[in-house]
Amino acid sequence: MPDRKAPPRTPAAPPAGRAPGEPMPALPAQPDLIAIEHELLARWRRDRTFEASLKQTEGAPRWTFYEGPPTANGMPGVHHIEARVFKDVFPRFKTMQGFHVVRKAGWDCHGLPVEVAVEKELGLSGKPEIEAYGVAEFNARCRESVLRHVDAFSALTTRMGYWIDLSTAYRTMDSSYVESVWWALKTIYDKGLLVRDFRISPYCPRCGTPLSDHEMGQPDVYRDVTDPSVTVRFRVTAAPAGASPQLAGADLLVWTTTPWTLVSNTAIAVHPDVPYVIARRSGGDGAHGGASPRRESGDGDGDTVVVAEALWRRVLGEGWQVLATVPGSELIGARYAPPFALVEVPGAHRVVSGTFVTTDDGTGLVHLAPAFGADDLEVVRANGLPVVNPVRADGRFEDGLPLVGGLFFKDADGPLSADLAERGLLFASEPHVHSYPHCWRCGTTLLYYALPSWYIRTTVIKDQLLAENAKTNWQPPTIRDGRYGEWLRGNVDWALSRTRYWGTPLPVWECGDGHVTCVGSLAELSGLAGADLSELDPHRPFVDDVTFPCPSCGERASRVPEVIDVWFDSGSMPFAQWGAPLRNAAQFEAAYPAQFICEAIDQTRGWFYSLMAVGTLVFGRSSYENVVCLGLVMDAQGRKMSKHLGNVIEPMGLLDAHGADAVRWFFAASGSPWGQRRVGAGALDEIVRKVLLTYWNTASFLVLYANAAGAAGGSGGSGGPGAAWTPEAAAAAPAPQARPLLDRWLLSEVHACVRDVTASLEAFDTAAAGRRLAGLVDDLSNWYVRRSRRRFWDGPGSADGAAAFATLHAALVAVTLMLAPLTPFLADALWGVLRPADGPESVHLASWPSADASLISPALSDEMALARRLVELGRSARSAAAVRTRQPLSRALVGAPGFAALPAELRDLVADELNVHSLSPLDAAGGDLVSYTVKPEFRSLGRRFGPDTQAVAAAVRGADPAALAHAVAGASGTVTVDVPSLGPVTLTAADLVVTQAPLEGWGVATADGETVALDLAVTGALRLEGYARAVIRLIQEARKSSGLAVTDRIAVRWTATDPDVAAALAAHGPAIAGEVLAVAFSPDSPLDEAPGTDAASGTTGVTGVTGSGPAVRWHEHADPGLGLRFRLAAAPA
RNA sequence: GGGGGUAUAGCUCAGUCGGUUAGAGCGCUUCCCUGAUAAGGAAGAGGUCCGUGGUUCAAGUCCACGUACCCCCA
Repeated sequence: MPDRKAPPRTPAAPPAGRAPGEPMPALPAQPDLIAIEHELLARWRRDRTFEASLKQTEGAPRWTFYEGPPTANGMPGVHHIEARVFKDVFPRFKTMQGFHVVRKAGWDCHGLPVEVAVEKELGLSGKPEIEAYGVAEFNARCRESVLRHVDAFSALTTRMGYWIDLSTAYRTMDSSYVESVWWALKTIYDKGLLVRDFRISPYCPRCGTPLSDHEMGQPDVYRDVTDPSVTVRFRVTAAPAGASPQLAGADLLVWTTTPWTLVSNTAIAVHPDVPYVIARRSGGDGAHGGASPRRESGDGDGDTVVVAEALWRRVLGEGWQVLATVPGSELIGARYAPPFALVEVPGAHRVVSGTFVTTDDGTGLVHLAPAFGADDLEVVRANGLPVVNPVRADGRFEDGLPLVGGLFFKDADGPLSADLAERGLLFASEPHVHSYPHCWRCGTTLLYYALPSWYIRTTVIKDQLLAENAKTNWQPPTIRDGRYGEWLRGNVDWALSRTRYWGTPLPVWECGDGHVTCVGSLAELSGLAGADLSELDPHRPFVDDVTFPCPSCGERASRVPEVIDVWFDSGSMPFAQWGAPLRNAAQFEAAYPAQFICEAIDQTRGWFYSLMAVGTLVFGRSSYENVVCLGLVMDAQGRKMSKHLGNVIEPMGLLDAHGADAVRWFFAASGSPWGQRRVGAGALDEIVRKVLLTYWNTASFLVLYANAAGAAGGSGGSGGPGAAWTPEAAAAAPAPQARPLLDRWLLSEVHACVRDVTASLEAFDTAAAGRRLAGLVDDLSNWYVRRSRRRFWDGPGSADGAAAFATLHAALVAVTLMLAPLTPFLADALWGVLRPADGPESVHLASWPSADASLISPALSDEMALARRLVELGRSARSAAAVRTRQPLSRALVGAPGFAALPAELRDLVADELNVHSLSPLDAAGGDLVSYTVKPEFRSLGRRFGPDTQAVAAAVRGADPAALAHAVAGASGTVTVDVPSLGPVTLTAADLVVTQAPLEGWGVATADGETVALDLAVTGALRLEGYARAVIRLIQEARKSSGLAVTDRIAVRWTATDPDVAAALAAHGPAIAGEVLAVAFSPDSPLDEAPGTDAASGTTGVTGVTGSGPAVRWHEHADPGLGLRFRLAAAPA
């Protein structure tokens, strides 16, 4: 007896290919999905199926997809699978629709992450050590590191079934790529949008280098430190016109934790919309700030100060009164005396507007030193004020400055504070503990420091970017005006340069006189340098060695030291992947812009932006039209995956544990791709069981009976041997309109599903497509096949059988085609079985199915839905009454709107499913048997009566339900109820939910106004029928456990101790025999009694019984509950 | 600090135009059905629909404010 728990697994996918009329290849019930995937990977490689799909669509309309290059700076993770699923699904879908979808892989090779990884490998720390090691060698290591990781990405790409051309992958480090980027930069430079300006960076004065965001994210960078926090008086010297008179001579109070920056004070920012108070000391010594400030200038007495209204009590304490409250806008333009006059800041020292100002802490007035703060720099720039920086690159004040000359910036806090106190300008001072960044390498206190940097003036094209974005189709749509749109509205100039090594060198040469030359290609560089540099590696340090005479003045020009932001590299991929326009211009033209790109939401400010920005800067339009923006991948607990937490799921392991199809379905078609995804084994197992195996088993069912028809001419025993059913036979089946209702229903569902899935995928909504497909697979398996089994057992010989085979086959073919983009392995495996003999060898070379609207019937769909609800109610009623379904009952009564119109085929279906002899309307059963409940239908009443709805509802509840029900069921279809506040109101059936229920002796279930009632009386005849059905079930189970094939004929001998069971077997023997394919069905004679079976224990055994012919293996079975023993054996053919 | 997102059963999530007993799956308990199935069905237990206020005859749903968590940026 085979072990049912561990059935044999198929080692490989079924073979593809079949001659017309040949049987479909057999499908085992238990597939090994992983093995099938590997088999198909080999087949696709051997048959070059991907290439064939491209060749097949050559010359067809293009549908362009851009691969956002993964950064090849580490091993791929699960989140890489996520985006790559979508990058595969839509190109496959569009290819099946007949588009030519070129898919060129790409790798992002440059950038700090690569450098950091190599630094770690080499044990280097910081730029001085890299330079000591040698930039040439360092960059060679970077290149080698990238190539190493590309292999891992390629392996993952192939394994998950992501069809993209890896052999022609673009690499951002290739010379042709770099040259294209140079071309783009020169184009931007020529438009005057590539400029040099200061940029504030966190900077380590000991290492002499700015720290990247990545470095700032290192542990221990932020440490709690105690700094002096000082509140300083800035005496107003000239109030703006129209200002409050109290302002003149008042002190603006400014709070800072970096007194050393006061030396460079350039302006004070106030928020224009925040109210400020002008307050005056009302006397006494209770206030902060000292009782008798010594003043340098005679104006004012130091007893009048300005501070934000929200903060004045906290800042000033007791003893002050408010003279006036003014908006910040009224302060703007005021001039003041700076706290120090150590350096000259021309035109400075006035109050400006700054919307970044808050009243959370400080005084609401913010001191600005543009060389040492990003906000400061931005505001100062906007007001046309100069950037003055007295701090040298080593962190020390310039020699020769009074008071602080030569001091390390941090060491200047003390002397400066003391000097302020001395001069009476220090209003308050206290130690302040806060978190402040330090160099992760050497621990030195960082300063925010203005460094020269190259910018692209994206703010100039901001309106254009907004216009391009407005034309872009985002999925999900909220990103366009939400996260991405909001960010675009806050656009600032693109800080392009990086003072690093492994990146595209900024193609800018500068001579001693400051003349700048931007170079757009190696050819141009060759011309300038007077040497053939076409073979030059355009990376550092080689490109740094190229100098040429300045075209403007003839002085020697050298390249500036920076490389560029890697995001500019990836944003240039639409042309740079072809090396265009310097080469392959036609290929680029044909593939610009993209119809589709897809990445996770973390790319909103990354690739989504750089791609749109570069396209708009260079070509005046965005590089993409549709963009799918995915959520981030989390672990099963909803935590971000990180090496630190040790919860990283290895992608290859995931694919080989659950199969690529399951993983693909998980990401694309289950849950919500736009939300965060939690990846765990449970969800994947469920997909395999519920979707993939259900689909497989439905196909397996079809093939089993299609081929059984050939083996036995119909397993149900009708007719002699015939040919196996083949897809070619579908043509001979009745026309769809002439098929039984169940078939017409299924075809309607299939075509509606094709219509909806097509629409969903065209709207880039894989989740909706997945829900729809999973629903169809469920309907197919658990309703159509369940209800059609007998037709398949009986074989395709009859018109009814032929219709069943043709219908199920057509449905499976449609499902297979629709699954092809989502689960390309399983779909192709089953395509190999189901495909017509003249069809393409791979489902991926087949055309997307089209919906035949004439086969879609919403009415049929509704009717079937009602029938299924009635079945559910009937089962519920049986369950509540504890009468098993196997026991036939005489009748069921149904009370449901629409039941009267239900086709007879569906009524029979409901009766059969519920195992009742008859089904009739409840109201036909007679008034005394039925009770009614009537509830108001608020949706309808609310529309009609608005504020009076509740009164009408109360009247409905108070009326006699039976009278209401009879009235609306009568000829007029209406009923009048008396509503106290309104008088008589006429209602129709639509205003009421009428529920019928039988009174006594029935098993009843009711939901949503629909009722099924079962007559629970079990007569003697019904009881015998029930026994017969139980016996059928036992014998079928026994057949299966005995390892018999579904077409095997058997002989059965039985013994029943219960006289009722014996009577049932006698009465229904032929019917039972027909059901179980028994050619002999008889009571056991004592002579045949086989020894050795313990009937009471319910165990089964096998005994050898010799007859006149060869030995027959008898399988013994017993059911103590029924008092039945029987044995069966395969009957001779 | 700014922007965005999420919040519904133990877990993962649906929830249509606002409509009066808030659903599904997983898990748990008890049954049922089964001649493809690792599937399917019924019942049970399990809910402060994050909180507060508002609009409305009626709010899980719309609006405002708040809270928590997540993401991006500073």
